[in-house]
Amino acid sequence: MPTRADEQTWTIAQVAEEFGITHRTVRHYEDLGLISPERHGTKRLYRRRDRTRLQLILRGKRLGFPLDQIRTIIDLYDAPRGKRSQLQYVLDQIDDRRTDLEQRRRDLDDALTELDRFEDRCREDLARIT
Amino acid sequence: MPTRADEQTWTIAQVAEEFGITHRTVRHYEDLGLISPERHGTKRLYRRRDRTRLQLILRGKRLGFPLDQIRTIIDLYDAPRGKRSQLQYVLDQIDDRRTDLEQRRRDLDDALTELDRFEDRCREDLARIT
DNA sequence: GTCCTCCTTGACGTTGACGTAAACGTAAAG
DNA sequence: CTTTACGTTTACGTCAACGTCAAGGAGGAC
Repeated sequence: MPTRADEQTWTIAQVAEEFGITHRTVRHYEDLGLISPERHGTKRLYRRRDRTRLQLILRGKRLGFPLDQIRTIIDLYDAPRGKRSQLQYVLDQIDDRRTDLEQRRRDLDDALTELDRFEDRCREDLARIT
Repeated sequence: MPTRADEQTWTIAQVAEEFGITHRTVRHYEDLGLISPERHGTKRLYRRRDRTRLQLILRGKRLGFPLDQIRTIIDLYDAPRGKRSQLQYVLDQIDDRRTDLEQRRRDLDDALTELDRFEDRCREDLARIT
């Protein structure tokens, strides 16, 4: 892994601030195994990799996934793919995940379509009143 | 409203079964004011309108919205639009809502794009192994 | 009648996702 | 050296979204 020790690091307060969450939330994600920052003595050190994972976590949350499901998802990106069987497993997981995401996109598109039609009706009403 | 009394109705067990949820969940939604079925004496009677709202609720849940937010959303579709100011309020709400949904769609598209790229990498690995 | 089944209203329990407060370590600033 | 600003663990609190009894009503089947 190209993780140089001299790479930039952040404290828990800095990442919390940057992502608009509390340090308690960051630690909660660590408790659940979603991130595992290095320690410098007793203090946590966050690197680019941890921030990437945090990005993924927060996007997963915006999409309404529970945290344990988010963990299995982002862990998938780091899963071993050396053996053929391992690769096949990862590919299967990718498929499951895509099915889920595409269902959500259908729901989302439906919701947006309905919203548009509703807006049209409202605008017609408005024209009638004016 | 064209709600005829002879229209088809369902019991709580029937709607629960049909939507794949428990009667407790249905009642919970009623407690929060998301649906308000008629009563025939003491028993609940669900009509088409209630089932439509249930559809919307469950889709909202699949999209990760909290229940109280779902309520304000589906209530919007029944909000009064007689006066000009009321209509304008509804149109503003529609805009807020669309902004939210479009953000979610961006997140969703990003997630799907990343997933596709990851699958490509995995398939390359697989080809290399084979 | 009396089962049986489905319905009702409480009310307490549980799980996820944190908030919050206590009690303490540490390292630079004055 | 003490203060101040962070950091740490441990632990209990909270809120949403239900689950899970408990105790009982109402109407058909027999």
